[in-house]
Amino acid sequence: MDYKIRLAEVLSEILNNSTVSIQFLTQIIKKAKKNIDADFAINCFALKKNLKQDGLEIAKEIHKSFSSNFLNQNPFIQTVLIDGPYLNFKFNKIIIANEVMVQIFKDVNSYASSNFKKREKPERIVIEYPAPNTNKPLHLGHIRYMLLGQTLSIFTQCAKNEVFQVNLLNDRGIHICKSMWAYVKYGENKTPKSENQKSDHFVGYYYIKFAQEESRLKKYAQKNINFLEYELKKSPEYQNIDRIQELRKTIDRSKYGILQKELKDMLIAWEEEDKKVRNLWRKMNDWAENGFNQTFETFKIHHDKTYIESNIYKKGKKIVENGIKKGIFEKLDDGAVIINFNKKKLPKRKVLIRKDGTSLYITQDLHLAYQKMEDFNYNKSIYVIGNEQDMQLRVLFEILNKLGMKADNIHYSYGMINLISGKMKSREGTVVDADDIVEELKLLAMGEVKKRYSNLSKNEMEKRAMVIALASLRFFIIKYDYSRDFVFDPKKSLEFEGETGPYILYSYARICSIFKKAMEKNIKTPYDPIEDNITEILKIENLSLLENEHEFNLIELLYSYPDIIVNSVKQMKPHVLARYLYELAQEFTGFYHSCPIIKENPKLRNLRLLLCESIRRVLKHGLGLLTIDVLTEM
RNA sequence: GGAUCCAUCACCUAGCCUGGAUUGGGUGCUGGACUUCUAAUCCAGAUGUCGAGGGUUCAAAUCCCUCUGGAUCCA
Repeated sequence: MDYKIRLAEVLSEILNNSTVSIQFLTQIIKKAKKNIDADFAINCFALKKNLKQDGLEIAKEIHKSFSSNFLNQNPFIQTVLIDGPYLNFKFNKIIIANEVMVQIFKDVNSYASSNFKKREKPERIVIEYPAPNTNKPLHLGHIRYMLLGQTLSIFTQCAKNEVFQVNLLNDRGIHICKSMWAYVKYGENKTPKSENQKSDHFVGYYYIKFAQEESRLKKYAQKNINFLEYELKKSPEYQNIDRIQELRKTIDRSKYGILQKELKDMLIAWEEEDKKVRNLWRKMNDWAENGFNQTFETFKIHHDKTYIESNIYKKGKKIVENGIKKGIFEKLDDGAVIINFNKKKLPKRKVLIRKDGTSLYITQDLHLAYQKMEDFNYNKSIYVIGNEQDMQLRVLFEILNKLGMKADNIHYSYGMINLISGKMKSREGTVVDADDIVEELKLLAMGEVKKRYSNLSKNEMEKRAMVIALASLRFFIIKYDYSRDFVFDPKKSLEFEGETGPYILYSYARICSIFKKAMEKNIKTPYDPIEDNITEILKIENLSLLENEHEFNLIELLYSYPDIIVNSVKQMKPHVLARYLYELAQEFTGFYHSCPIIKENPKLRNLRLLLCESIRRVLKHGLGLLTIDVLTEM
């Protein structure tokens, strides 16, 4: 089925040279450029070193070997053309069309994963995402985070590995106290219900409230803060200690200082398990979590397990003690525990336990890694985390490595989403809220649906609008390389035209529409479900009716699907699949415009219907991997 | 002070790992196509010394070095 390999075999036979392996040939056989009328090509200069001959000469010789006799023996090769050092191979689309479509009709699923090499034991892979803080609702950054994590999970399954999706709720710490503080001050016992607000948004409201209050009070203390910073920046011998203390006291006495003190006290009360504080904390965290779960539901995200920071944040100490015993970590005289590195790309040292005995994030992360191991016995762990944390994870992985953990750790380091105004900051209100953007897109989609189908029930309209909105958002996020930062411009990003999810859905709906029209005209849809019909249609003499450029391109695209899947999945690059699906939809639309189907004679009509159905199945399958739903009408 | 990542048409982006033929899409712009399977569409046109300089190579957007500019992290 893999014609590239078969071509490599043929070439190897021709060359009959031990220094040129089939594997090497497969590597240098490249897809021909779009503007060249061929499927695959090799540049014979690539063989120069092995054959110790000029590239142009090699090309001529190989070309000569493709006598008509030889081509007859290998009917899948239609033509071999020479162009300087290039040999351009054109495959017989009819043979390919037959094989490809038969397989797609048999089972798209197994067709899609047909190019994976078989492994004996599936891997066990843990994927962690999106680890939100419980003091504010999810935003666009989390959406990227969620969609990448989710898609990776599906990809993992597609490659026949076992996946375990886990989440981590960051539910403690000073930042969590912020929304609590504001609720105590302004909450007046209001609840999400009483305010008719989504519960995580309700919590987020108080987080912003705090930030506003803080920045307002900070203004009054700013002068003194500036002085203090100036004084601290001086080198030690010039610092005026009395002045520093005086400034600190002044700041502490200001309203800003009092606020900071109250916040700290709250955290201490939390640590000491003060009932009042803990109750409030539990209440607000539940609100946040419930809200998250609703958003997860919208995006169809399910976790196998959710770890809670407040349950584990103290637990890393055992690991640290073990590390000290093994001599991997070092306990300093002041009580702090550190690890020293002497590797490039790593800091010189990292503190694991502060001198006051409190642990840091890294301590907790170490524990979590072992906890996951206990829970899932994984051999690979993927951390879907933004690229701003590259260093932290490098450190974490190095420590795990030194501790002797036998598993692959992968930082799936995705890029940040920024706004035109700069970074998204919840506390300044410059965020694109996850729920809001879905709502906004839905509204836009609703308008479009109404324009076309004004007599639909409201329920149906909303259903369609939601599918379109989510397709648009998902495709928009996934079509970019995950590692790149990008700027989100709401005006430009929320389009349904061009390189978008709705474009693909539209092509899909058009295929469905063709079938619908065919049924209305009592034309039997040939593929359903009698397979005998298919083989009849796919007979060579019928297939030779294919002659349009679009048809050939489509067959080629369908043929390359398993390859795309392997590339996309193995490299963990969902955008490769996303762009392929767009290309397929685009090619289909070109075909749609230039080739009529229903009014064609039955033989060609059936063939084209079959082609359409193949495209439809692949589109649906591919979109499914990206968790994008389809519509039969839009 | 130390480290990592990035730079491609007016704008966004793919290609870079694994070097190969005039870089591929999209938006926007100009013009054209709805009595024919849905115009959320299609067709045509203009726009690129792939940040700058050097090196490796028969061949560099792609690999290496330097510089400039931007993002991030650590101290």
